[in-house]
Amino acid sequence: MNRKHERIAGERGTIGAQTAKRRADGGTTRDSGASRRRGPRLEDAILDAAWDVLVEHGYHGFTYEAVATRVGTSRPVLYRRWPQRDDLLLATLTKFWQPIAVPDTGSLRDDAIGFLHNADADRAGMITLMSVQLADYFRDTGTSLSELRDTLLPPGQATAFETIVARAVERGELPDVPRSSRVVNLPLDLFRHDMFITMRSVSDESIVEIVDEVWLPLLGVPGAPSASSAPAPPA
Amino acid sequence: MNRKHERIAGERGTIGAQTAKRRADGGTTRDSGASRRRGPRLEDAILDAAWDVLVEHGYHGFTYEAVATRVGTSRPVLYRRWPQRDDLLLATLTKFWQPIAVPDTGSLRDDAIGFLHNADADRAGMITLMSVQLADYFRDTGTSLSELRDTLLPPGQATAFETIVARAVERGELPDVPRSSRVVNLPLDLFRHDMFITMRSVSDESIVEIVDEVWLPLLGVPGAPSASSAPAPPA
DNA sequence: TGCTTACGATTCACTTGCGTATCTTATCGC
DNA sequence: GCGATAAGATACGCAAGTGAATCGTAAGCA
Repeated sequence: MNRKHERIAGERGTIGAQTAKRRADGGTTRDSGASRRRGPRLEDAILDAAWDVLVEHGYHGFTYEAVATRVGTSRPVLYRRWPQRDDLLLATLTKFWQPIAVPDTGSLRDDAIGFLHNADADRAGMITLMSVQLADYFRDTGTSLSELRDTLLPPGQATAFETIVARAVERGELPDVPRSSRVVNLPLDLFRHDMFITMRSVSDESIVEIVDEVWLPLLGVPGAPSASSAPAPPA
Repeated sequence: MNRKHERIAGERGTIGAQTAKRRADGGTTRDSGASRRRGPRLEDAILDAAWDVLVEHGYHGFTYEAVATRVGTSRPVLYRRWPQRDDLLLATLTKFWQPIAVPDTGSLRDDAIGFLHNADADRAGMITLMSVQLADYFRDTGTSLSELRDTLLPPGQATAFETIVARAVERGELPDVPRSSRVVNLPLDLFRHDMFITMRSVSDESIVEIVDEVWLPLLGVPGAPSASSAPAPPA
C-alpha cells in the first residue's frame, strides 16, 4: 500500500549524508582548471547556446535553466546580464538576425526563385522559429510576428521583392507602373505560409510553382503560364 | 543552514494529525447539495472548459490543473477519461471543429469574399489557435498543422475554393480548364498567412484585396484589375 | 429502498523553473 | 605578484504542474 512512502522516507533519511558528501567533494564537480570564459567571449557563448535552445525547444523551453546548462555555466551569470527573459531573447534574436541575400541575376524570375531559395536555406530554422516556436512569446507579450519583425528590421528599407521588382523595372523587363505591396511581396508570403503549414523546408517545386504559376502571371510577364495552362488538376 | 529540512521535517510530523482533521471535516468543504454533473453532461462541461482554456492560454497553458479548475472539478476526473494530455486535446479539437460555410451567391467574387469573411468570423480564434497556440504541441509531437488538419478534415473532400471554382465553371463564369491546386486555394492561403502574421482578425480590405488583386486576375476573370492598375504603390 | 458507480475533494512525493543570495576562486589589470 | 572583478557553484524559498492514491458521498438504477 504505502510502498512509495516508505521508499521515499528512506531516501529522505540520507539527505544529511549526501550533503556531507557534497562538501567533501569540495565543489570540484566540473573540469576545474579549464579556462574560465569572461566578458564578450562568455557572452557570445551564452547567446550561441541560447539560440540553439530556442531553435530546438522553442520559447517554452527557452529557460535560464536550459541555456545555462547548455553553455556550461549557472543561471546567476545570465541574470547578471539579462534580468528579464525578454532581454535575453531579444539579444539572441538580434545577434542571429541577418538579412537574406537578394540575388541579382539580371532576370526577374531567377531573382525571385533564387531569393526564395536563399530564404529556404538561410531561414529554414529561422522562420520556423519566429512563426511557430515563439508562439508562447507572442501570446505572453500580446505582440505578433509582424511587430517583432518590425523591431528587428532596419526601418524604411525596401523589402527583397520590392528590390527585385525595382531592378526588373530598371532593366525594362517590367513596365514602370504602380503595384500593390500585396502583389509585389506575394512570393515571400506564400513561401512563409508553406513553411508555416508544413513545418518543413519548402521544396524547389513549390518555389518554382509560386513564381511561375502565381507571381509572374500576376505581374503580367509575357510567356509566363496563363491561368489556363496550369499543369496540375485541382486534385 | 538546514532550515528547509527542519521545517519540512516539522510539517511531515503533522501529517497524521492533518489526515485526522480532514476526516473529521467530513469533506463538506464546497457547496454540497448542488447538483453533481455526471456522464455526458460532465464530459461536455469539461470539453467546453478545455476549449476555453486552450483558446485563452494556448497549448502551454492547457494543463489538467487549469481545465479542472475552470470546469469546477478535480484532475482525477479528467485523468479517468483522458489519460494522456493529447487525448484531451484531440477530444476538445474534435468537438469544436466544424467546417466553414461556403456561400453560394451565384458570383465567383462574392463567393470568395463571403467565404473568407465566414472564415474570419468563425475561425478567428480557431486558426489562430491551430497555428500559434498549438506550437508546443506540434513541437512535442513532431507533427505539423497540415497533418493535424488532415486528421480533423473528412478525407477526399473538395476544399472550399475548389467548390467555389467548380460552381463558377458550371455557371459558365469560368472556362472549364485545369487549374493548379496552388492557384485555386490561394485565397485561403493568403488569408491564413495574414492571420498568422498579424495574430489578428483579417480586415475586409485585405480580403477584398486578396480576391480582387490576386485571385481573380490569376483566374483570368474579365474586368478584374490587371497587374498595372493596382492602387497602392509598393510603400 | 438499497446498491453500485463514479464524482468531488484532498493529499502526497516529485519535478522543473524562477529569482535571489551567498561563497569560492579563476582571471585580468595594475 | 596582488587586489579587484566577476565567473561559477550551490542553496534557498517559492510556485506550478504531474500522476497517483484515497475517501466520503451524491447520483442513477434495479
